[in-house]
Amino acid sequence: MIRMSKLTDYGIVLMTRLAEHSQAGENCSARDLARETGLPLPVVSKILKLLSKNRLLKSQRGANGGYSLARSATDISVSEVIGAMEGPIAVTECMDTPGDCRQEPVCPVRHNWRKINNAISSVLDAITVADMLEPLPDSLVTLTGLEIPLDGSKLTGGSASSLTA
Amino acid sequence: MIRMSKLTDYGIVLMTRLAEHSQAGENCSARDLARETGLPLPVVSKILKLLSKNRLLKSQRGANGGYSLARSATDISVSEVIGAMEGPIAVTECMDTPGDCRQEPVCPVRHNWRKINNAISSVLDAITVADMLEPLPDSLVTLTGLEIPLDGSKLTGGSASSLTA
DNA sequence: CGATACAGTACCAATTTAGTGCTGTATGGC
DNA sequence: GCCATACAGCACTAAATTGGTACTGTATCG
Repeated sequence: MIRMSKLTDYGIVLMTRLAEHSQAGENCSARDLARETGLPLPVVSKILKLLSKNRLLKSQRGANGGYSLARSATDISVSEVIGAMEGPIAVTECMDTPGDCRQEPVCPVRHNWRKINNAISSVLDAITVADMLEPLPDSLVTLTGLEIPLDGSKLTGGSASSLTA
Repeated sequence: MIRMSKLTDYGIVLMTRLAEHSQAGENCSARDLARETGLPLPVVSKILKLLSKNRLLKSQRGANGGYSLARSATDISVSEVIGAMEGPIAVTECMDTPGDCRQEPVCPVRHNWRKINNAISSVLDAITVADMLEPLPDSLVTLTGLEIPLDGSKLTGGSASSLTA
């Protein structure tokens, strides 16, 4: 399903909450965020520590301590948050662990996966935490250099019937 | 890492191999494909059964039987193959299992994930199995309706520094 | 009628993921 | 100084997923 992990999903949510609070100058504790989101405190804590270690959050210890964004929300991409939570975006295993797949040298599709991977990365790179706070445009991408299929025959699932997202 | 499963990856490879053979009119057995790809036969078998059950492959039993594409390779999208292997593309859990996340009604980012999800789907929808056999264009997508970040500061990982893939 | 090859299902082991617990250390207020 | 607060860093467990196997059944060709 090309899924990100639940924790990463939470991570994005927490980042957006922090973006709201940070612009008011407040820093808020793991406890606050846990209460706000309804997620268990240990989980929130774990995520915030991770984001902090990867320099996306600033942390302040002690009484009245807490977390706040390390940079402006308009300057932190969704891609970075995902990267901090689970490593660089890699749709196939050979993207971030090359050499593991025995047939890599003769694999007919690997180079194309790299391009697809980069296309997805570029979308996630361009969307910032701040963007997530308000509705994104309906149409995020236009395809280039591909023949767009003429008939709708293969558009089975819930996927886009036009190129609008 | 927004990863698809290994089996799905194999599935795409097998589909492209079958595309090559199908255009020559041959149908080939699981054993043949296992030998060609170096993957264990039971694995190849399992994948082909799945793709067959989902009507992407035609199967022929008996001596000289085997598999072939159910449709032209130019008419089967990568998105469909992924869908057959692991269900519809869903970057977050709430995309294909709504109602599971307790805070769905108030989730500030869910609608945006849907748009991102659709953007990714549309890319994978437009790329066919036939496309995977030859190099894709370097630039697969252009972003629309988003402000492209001006500084390269946040482009840390291996991700695209321009919009080319 | 027998060898070939797919269909279906059940199963197992290894990894990954989600979530918890505990110990340590910095900070601020009384 | 002392204590409560709150982050840092591990180590750990349990559940779910994944990758891979085995076995039985059925269709088809020669």
